[in-house]
Amino acid sequence: MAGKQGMGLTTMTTTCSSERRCTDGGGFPDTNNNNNNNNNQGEKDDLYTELWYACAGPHVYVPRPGEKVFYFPQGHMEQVEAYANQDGRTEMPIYNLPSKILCKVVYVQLKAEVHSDEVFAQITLLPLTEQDEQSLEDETARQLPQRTGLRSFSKKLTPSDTSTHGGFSVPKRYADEYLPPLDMSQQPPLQELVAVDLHGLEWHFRHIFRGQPKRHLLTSGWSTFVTSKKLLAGDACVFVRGENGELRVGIRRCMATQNNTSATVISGQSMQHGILASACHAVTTGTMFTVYYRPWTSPAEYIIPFDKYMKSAQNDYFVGMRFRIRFEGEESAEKRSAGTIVGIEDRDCMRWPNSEWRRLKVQWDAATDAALLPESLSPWSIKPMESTNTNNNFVIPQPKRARAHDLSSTDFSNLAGRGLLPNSVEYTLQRCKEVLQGQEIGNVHAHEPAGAQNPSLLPNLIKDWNHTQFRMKNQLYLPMQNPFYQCPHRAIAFPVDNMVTSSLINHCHPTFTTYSACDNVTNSRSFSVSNVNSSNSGSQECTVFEPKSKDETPIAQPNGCGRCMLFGVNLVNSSHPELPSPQVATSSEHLSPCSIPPTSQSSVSETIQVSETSKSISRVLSNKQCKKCCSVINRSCTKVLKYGTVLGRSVDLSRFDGYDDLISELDLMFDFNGSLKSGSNGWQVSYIDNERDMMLLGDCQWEKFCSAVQRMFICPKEEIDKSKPSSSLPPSL
Amino acid sequence: MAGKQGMGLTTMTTTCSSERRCTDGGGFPDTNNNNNNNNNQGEKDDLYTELWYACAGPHVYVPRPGEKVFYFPQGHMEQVEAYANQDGRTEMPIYNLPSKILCKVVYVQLKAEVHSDEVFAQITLLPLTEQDEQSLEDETARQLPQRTGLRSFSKKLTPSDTSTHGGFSVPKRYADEYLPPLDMSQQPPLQELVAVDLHGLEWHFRHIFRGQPKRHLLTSGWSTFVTSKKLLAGDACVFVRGENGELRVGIRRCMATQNNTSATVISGQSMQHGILASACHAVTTGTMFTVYYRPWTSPAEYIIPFDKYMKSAQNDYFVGMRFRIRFEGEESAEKRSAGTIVGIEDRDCMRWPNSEWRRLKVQWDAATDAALLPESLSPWSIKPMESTNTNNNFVIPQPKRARAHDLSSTDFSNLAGRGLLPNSVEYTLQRCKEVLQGQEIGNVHAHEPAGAQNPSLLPNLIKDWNHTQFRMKNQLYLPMQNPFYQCPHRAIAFPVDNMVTSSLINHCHPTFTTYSACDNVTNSRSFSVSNVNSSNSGSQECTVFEPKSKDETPIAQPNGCGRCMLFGVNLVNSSHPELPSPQVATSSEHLSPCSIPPTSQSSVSETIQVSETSKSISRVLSNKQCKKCCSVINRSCTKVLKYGTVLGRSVDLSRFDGYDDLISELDLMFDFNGSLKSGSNGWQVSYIDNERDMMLLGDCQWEKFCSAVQRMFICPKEEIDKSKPSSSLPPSL
DNA sequence: TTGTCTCCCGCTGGGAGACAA
DNA sequence: TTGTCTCCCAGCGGGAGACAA
Repeated sequence: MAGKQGMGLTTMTTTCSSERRCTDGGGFPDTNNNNNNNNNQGEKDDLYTELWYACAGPHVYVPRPGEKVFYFPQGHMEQVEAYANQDGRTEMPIYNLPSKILCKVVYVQLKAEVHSDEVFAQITLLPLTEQDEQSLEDETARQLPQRTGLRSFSKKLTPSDTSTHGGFSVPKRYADEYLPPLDMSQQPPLQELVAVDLHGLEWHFRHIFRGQPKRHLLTSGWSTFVTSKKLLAGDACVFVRGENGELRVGIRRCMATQNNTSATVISGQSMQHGILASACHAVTTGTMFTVYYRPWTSPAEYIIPFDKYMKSAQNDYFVGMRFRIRFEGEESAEKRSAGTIVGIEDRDCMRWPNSEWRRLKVQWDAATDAALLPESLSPWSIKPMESTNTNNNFVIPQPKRARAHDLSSTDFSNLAGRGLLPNSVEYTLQRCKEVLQGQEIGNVHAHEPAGAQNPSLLPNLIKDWNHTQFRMKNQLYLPMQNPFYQCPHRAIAFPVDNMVTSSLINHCHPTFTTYSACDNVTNSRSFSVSNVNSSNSGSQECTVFEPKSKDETPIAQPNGCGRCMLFGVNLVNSSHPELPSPQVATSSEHLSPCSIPPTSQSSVSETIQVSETSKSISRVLSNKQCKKCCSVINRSCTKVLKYGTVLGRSVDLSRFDGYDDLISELDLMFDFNGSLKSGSNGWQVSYIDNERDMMLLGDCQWEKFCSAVQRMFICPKEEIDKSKPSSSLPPSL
Repeated sequence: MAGKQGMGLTTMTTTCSSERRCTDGGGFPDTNNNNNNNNNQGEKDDLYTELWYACAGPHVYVPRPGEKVFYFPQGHMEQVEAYANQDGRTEMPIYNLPSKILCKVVYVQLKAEVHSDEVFAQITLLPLTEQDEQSLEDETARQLPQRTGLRSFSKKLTPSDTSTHGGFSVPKRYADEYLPPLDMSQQPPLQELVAVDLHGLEWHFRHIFRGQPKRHLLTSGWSTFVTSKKLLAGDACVFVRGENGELRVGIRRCMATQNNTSATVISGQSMQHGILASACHAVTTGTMFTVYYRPWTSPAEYIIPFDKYMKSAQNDYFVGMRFRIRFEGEESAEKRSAGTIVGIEDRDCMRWPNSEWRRLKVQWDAATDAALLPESLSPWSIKPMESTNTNNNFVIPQPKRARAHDLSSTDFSNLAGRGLLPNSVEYTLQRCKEVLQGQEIGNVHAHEPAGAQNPSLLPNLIKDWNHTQFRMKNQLYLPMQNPFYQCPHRAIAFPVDNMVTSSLINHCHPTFTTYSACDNVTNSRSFSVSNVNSSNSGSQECTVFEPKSKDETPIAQPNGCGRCMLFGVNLVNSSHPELPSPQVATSSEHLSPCSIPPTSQSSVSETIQVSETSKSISRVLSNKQCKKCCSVINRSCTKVLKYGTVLGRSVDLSRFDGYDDLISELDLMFDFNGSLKSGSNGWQVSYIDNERDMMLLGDCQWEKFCSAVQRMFICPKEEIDKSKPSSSLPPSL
């Protein structure tokens, strides 16, 4: 039943797929198929998964547990809107949630609606924190289980199949191949088939081979099935057969079931609140949240694999660009529709500034049935046409860049289909490594990235962001940012709490080092945040926001639409958004655990300057965010609590020069008479940082501490040791 | 339809109700009954409303637009839980939402589920601000429209009625009275009936009078109806006939439809988030929010008319108290179940401290089917039994108090049924006035309220709140607060934002003037908060919380479960919770638009002063509330409690220039004679901030302090040090 | 090979009065 | 007065081969 399928265009035909994508159904044990009707509890085995995907339709991708994905709350909202009660629309608050949230997929359950059989996936996501990063890489890169021996066929039901007179005509080749063989000695040959659906319900069919000429028919039991499932001509029936002959049956509807099937429980507005608040809560507390995912519901693929996103981000998307899109129903036929990008703009610049979600306005070719197709698409849901792909960089083609880009982008875009099949993941991984090698040669040895080699390409509008904004809107070619920039810039731009910011940023840093080393001063500003971690100077405490020098101009970033952002790229900070090599490095890095060593000494100082910029931005932001919702913390006034004392104090960290200064003051404040300062009394100062970890004061750099500290505690050493470790991940509030 | 009905016990019988409660269906125009199937759009006329209520069942009360109600988010959550997807339960955040929110009903739409016909009400609520107060009173008190000529009957379907053989047997008296008359000249007499359901669908029935002996039957069309509505024996069918002969048909199910009918759209946790965030958003921004209300769903009457709540609050609820409850299905039979209160405790002391929602643990009498009855109830959903009602005051019966209490409480409790029928409202109004008169005589002339006459009754445990807490938990008689106290006291106890607080408070003060003028000093201690307006001293900064005497014992109030609260009464602050006269005054004031003239000259000025004060409060609030979204709003009226003094004060921080200014004022307020200002006496001012931490005053910036402070304490340094440290680790963010 | 049609006929269930509670 | 039962029989629809695309 696959709600609205694909992009609205449904051309389901009789199909057969012996090989299917492999996705963990959520870790349910392989239980017996008892005839229970308990809404998807239990019995989720391989066959179940097979059937689920068969019902979901081709090209449906559901992320696997352990996978790293981007969650787009905006898309989630759009999907839910279709189901939500259209009660009086009121203004939604702005939740200060980023338009995309990097998450780890914790749990996936493939389910089906009890009353409509519509399949959906219950996905539990955990917003990513830095700690999870490493382990996550492993999980993502793990080999996918191979699945063999599963067979399925689906047939689009004819009017005769669904009429009250007679049964279901089984195409001969499917009967021969996928149904248990009949005893042909019988006259006529017949048998009873028992097939189990997604709810575990058993359906009995009489399978008979009769008529003149002979044909395979399902007779008794079939009409019951049709009636119960409310099947109409045009719907598809799916049979899956396991190794042991076990049979499963499912359906896939031609038309979406009317969605107002759902009981009216909470208002549409409350649903929207619920989605945003859930995500917000999860992000700020580092806890999991659950979504119900129907990726085939028109343009609602709001959970995008990290890799797929990154690959899509390697392409430039510009007005006038030609693209193709694959539709539901294409299997071998490979039907495609093509169109042109006619605009690039925020769908909701108030709530989701710079969101890439359906940012591309498109015009479909005359041949396509434009009425059924969405008018706007997300970058990752289209495939740039080959013809434009080699030429999609900037106005002036640059041979060297073009070459590099071909390596990094073109090849990958071919892989970035809707279904991220295991094979393609493997292939991608391999390709990434290859390309990475090439890049290292091409760039590291040149000691200069592409942007630096072509200073003329740097948009001179960088200096005035207001101006930039205006100019960019009128430009013909709007380059898509590459992942190298996009992630950190976006992170900075988010007026969200620090945890999110840092976690988002952290995903990008490991490999930036290599390339930032080549940046000159002009570039160092552009790459401000991305280059954060290129401070490889040996000071290892350095983290995302760590500043080291103070001579860089801080950039105040206005909030909302006024920001000079494009595709998540801060146009102010980023000079030249296309830089071929780091793109590859970035995505490959996330697929492979190997890290790239820094190459040049000179780059260090530049990087540091940039870090300072980003730090100041983040500080400004954190000041602002405390006035807003959901995670209010005021940084300039930091609380200090003393063990055994109910009364807390507050300090303004900006007034202190460093740790010593602070501790002296605390000593005074809490009447330690110098014993805290000297450490003679066994008391120590610890603090909770923005990731909820309790840390000992004094380890990392002062500035970093200032930006991360949430509150401080003065406590005897032994008391701290006694207490339970401050919950690793996730600290459930 | 009518999900779980009543308290789970369903004894629907053949009933007839010619007079029905009158409720505005939401202002829909009376349109024609075109046969449209558009989910409750249009055609909501009187007949529709009539039918809706008939389907909802007896005793279902849905508030009217303009009405003042308390919304209990906790109850809303419980109701939704029944519908929510039971996906992985995770910790819900604490939203800092009060357990009850005073709202104005803006809009009511009576609807029915498309697929199940379950009726529900879509109610749009507007959290109340002070400005709305006055106009609201008028709306509430407006006369309800009389409705005549509407007729309905319902019949519980027999197995024969729902069997495939034969039709529906119409009881003779109903056929004679409610169906169009048959032409008896025909052989047999028959006609076609057309009845429209809540969705606007037409149902055709052949009405025939035949058989031996003759009877009225619905034949053709009936089985279609039964099949379509999935009716079972035991369900009820409802027919409503309008003046013009127009016929409506509806159903009311015996058993609740399985609730998992609803499509899986968002997770249960997101729903909970949605509810809380919606309410929170509405409260903080002063905007409306919408709920779907099913008051018959077991104990989910989470929208309680203000008057009903207030009446219920007039009763004392104590362990051991006997009560009755009315059930769904009782009409003339007046079946009741009785039980005993066996405990009084918070259902969720973390999230909803001091919430009255289902606070009463009950034990049902042996005769009742306890398995179907809830184990805990809200105070307003029970009726104290008469026998205990006259004796429900305190441990030691006091003749005079008892008499007064009978006047104020007993009579009203009789009126506080589940359905707040117009008639009873009128009656209540009248009674209020009568009682009020009596009270004025009884108290004003005595110049001493009951409490003053029995100083021994003042709990001596006031002095130590820790001790108090312990004592109260073990007390047999736990008096329920009366509305006179309840409102402001509750407000004090809530760690909620001020808007709610002030709106709650404001309901109480207008008439207090009259009586507070008569209080002597002893009483002013007991009535500290209630007596706000009796501050005749002339110092006009006084607000709602203005104290009068300063010789009282202190109270430090810890937050959360540890607070010394009972039924929303701060047991520390309120000494003696029963005071007959003001109760009456309070509720009567809210029922009648006429105000009670002040009895003394001094009270007039007091009243004026107060309203000015409250005006300024609300103005400040509306300015500030936009700064935050989810929770805490700056306090413009911040409480100050002094150790050793039961009587709190309040200050408007916006009037002060800074810490010095504030401390000077506090010094004055609490008669420190400069010693607080100078710090010479070892007392210091601390405060609870919006993170529930107790902090020393003066550390952080004044503005920051103003925006974070929840309440202040003046306390000797050593006392503070003695107390338990506040939040340990991990800190709740 | 398979979609549709028509024919056959069993059984469901609508509709009637009988009968009894 | 009305709930249940049984009887009657119309017609729905399951199941078959015929026929044609």
